[in-house]
Amino acid sequence: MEIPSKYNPSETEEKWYQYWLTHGLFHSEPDEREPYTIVIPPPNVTGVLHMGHMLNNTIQDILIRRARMQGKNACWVPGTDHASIATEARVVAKLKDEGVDKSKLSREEFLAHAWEWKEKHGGLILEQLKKLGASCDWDRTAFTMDEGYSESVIRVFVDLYQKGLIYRGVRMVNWDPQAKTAVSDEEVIYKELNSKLYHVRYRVEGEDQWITIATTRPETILGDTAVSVNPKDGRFSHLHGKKVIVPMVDRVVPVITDEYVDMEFGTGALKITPAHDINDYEIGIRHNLPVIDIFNEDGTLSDKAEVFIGMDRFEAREAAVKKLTAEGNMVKVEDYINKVGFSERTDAAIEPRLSMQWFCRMGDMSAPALENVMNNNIRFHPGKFKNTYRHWMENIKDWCISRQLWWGHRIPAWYIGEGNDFVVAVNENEALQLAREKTGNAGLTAAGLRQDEDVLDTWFSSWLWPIAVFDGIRDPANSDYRYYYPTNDLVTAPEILFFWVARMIMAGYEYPREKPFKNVYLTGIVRDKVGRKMSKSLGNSPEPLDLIARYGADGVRVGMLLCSPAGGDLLFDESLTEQGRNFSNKIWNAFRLVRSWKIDETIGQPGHSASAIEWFETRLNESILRLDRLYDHYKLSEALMLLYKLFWDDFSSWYLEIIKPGYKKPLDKATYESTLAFFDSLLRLLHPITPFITEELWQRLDDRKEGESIGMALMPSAGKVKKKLLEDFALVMDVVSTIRTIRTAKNIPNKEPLELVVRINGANGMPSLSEIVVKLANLSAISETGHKPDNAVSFITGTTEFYIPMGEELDIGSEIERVEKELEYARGFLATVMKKLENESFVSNAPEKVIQNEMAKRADAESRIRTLEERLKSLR
RNA sequence: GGGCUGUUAACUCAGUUGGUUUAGAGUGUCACCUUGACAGGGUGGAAGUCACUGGUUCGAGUCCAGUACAGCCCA
Repeated sequence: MEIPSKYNPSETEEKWYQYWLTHGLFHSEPDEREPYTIVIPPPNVTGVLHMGHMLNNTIQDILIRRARMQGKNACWVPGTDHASIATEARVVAKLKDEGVDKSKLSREEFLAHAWEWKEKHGGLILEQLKKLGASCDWDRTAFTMDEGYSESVIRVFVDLYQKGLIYRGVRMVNWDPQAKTAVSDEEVIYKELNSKLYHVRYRVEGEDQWITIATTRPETILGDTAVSVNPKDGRFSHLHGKKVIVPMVDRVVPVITDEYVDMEFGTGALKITPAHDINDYEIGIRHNLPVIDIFNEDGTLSDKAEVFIGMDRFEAREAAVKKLTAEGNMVKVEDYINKVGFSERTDAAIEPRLSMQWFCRMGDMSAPALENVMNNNIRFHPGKFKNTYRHWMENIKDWCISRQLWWGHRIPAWYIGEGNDFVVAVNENEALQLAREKTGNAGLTAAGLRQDEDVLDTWFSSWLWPIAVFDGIRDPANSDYRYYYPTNDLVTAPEILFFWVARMIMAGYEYPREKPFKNVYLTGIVRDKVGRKMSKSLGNSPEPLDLIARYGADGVRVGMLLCSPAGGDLLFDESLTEQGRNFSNKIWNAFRLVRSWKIDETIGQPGHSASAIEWFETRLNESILRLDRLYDHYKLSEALMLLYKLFWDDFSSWYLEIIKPGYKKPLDKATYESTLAFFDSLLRLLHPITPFITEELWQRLDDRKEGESIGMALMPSAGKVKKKLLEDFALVMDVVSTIRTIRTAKNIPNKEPLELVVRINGANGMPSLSEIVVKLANLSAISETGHKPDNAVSFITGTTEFYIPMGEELDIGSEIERVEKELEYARGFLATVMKKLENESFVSNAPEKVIQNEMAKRADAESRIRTLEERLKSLR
């Protein structure tokens, strides 16, 4: 059967993925083998595959496939995250398009819509991962709002509450007025904005003097309850103890003194709005100031503001500026650059807002989580992230875990009657029991309880991911959990080191009292060629599925890996995927070549083939050892490069070229069989990185039984490495390359055979692999001589001198030039060696080994120089 | 403002506890080749003040300090 000269990935990928699924090759059940587990960082149900997922999941798939081929019981658990804010926003928007307002729906009705949306779109991203070749155990697909998972989340909440680690409190939170919910500190993105600094004067009560403050938010003047100055600031000492009148609302507020006030900033006088600024809030507490919250939850002004009621906060700012100006209280407006927080989810400007929220205490939980990372019980790759992690863990603040949303895990707290008294329980029945006990009212019914309206932060469920996917919260004794936990590797982005990784570690030490994973591999951010983060909104990201269609999943996987040092950002360019595709094509064509040979069992094995087999075997062994080390250190792009060169250079350019029979000539059987065995090993080594083409060729390499797969074959293990053989072969490569260079320089076609003369010089002689040189350099003969032949081009490899007789054609002038150039280099090199050896302190201080080495370098260089000098003399 | 990284060829990166040939790879680039696996190919070149300035050392891309620039995290 004719094999096409170009590899067509789309034809094979679909076929093999189906084959793998049909035969259940990715499914894992506990058994006696060593487990190897990865839990996927669950993508949002709202998500579609982007380049970050491609990278992240390629890496996970490489790790899991390799583990499977090492005979481990590999289990990669896939799943998705319910993503409260993002999903709710998506569903609200969809309903709005359909003319339905969320506020007109009951909680139950809204959730029905949300679930419908989730069922329809939520699995999309997992389907896309299959195109990439991801070998997840799909039977174990999890979702953070599955019934059992939800129950785990609720139980953890109740447990932490009972331990006193969850509490309710009024706090200044980051309020997202668009999503109408609090978001955590980590979900706020600070951006630099060109804004204005307004200088506004407040009249001192009962006097004809004024104090001027500076603010970027004049609308918040409506909520002012004091003006503060630094007690050391002499400019204002005459105002201490006086009262001033807040413009626009004519509220009388005190002038207070507080060290917090920066005398250098603005006018040195600070307006205090405890409800709308975290620092003001703290000053307010110190000075017992009233709190006036002038905003509604959607960012419009409330009746507390007295003016501009119902107006949006940004319109109110303009209105305030106008009014202040009209009333003559606007002293000055300057341009000012400040940083403003925006919601990561909705991009709305964050409004600091006081509200009643649920918090999780972090202090005690962070201690073991920090310790076990610092002592490498959990390893970060690359290790530099330990510093960042430590810095965060040492300055950790309590975690605001409530969100004013419906989509998510509803907080299991029930308020009794109309008051603020509450009980926390895993369900309504238990809550009722508790409430009866608490109130002493045995007649209390469920109707007398109201469950908290809010849901939990999404991370409060995903921090349980490695535990809850194995049902380890509800049933810690179950066999899956005991077998698969702790997991081995977590592959994720540094962006969510705190959101997610740190919290999973805390949950691990709080519940099973054991780390959730042994290694954390942090990938870089995928950026475009000019360094911008790739995003759909910027439009600088290629469509992943489109890339797969054009370059093949294997090509894309190679492309991703080529530019991904661990932890470093990667500058992705489509040319890398092209390189990946070319690599697939190279493998494909090497296979075509091997398959094209006719085998003749009657012919013997040529010496050069026998030598090549011996060499490649040892080269393969050496590569396997190096590969293991690279994988152990999570240097995946280097592992790829090693395999790339092993296949392309060593196997294709050297090995296959040596054993290749002449045109239309057959190959001997022994060489053929060794070659097939090498091919098989190479395919297995490559399989974790390029699963599809390796399966395709492995299946073609031999008759395989139905259900057999390269993915279940064992990785080749390293045999003995013959170092001397590798050295000898390196010399052969050098000789062959030099002869090729000479051919190019002298314009001698490859077809024209040359003669090679080796100068016998003591122990030096042609290495044992001369037959290979004859074949690759197309020599008519190799002969040995004790003297220099005439009319010959010469070169030195190692310390051996070689000649190629040129007959009449030798161009003496260019030959002299060439030798002189080499001589110059050799002398320069000798000089650097001598500089060391002539340095007395070097000789007396350096270790013996280093000195020996320098001496050997000197001897080599001197011998080369002598040879070159002689050569030059004979040419002249 | 605080903290953490990084700066090696045109580009993307390696460079193990300081010493293995006056620094390596892949890509790109240049020249030549190419009916015989693969032009998505082959062969061979060129290309670097290891950001800068000092210091430690017999010896520094590697260790230390400072400077510049870039990036990330936190406020």
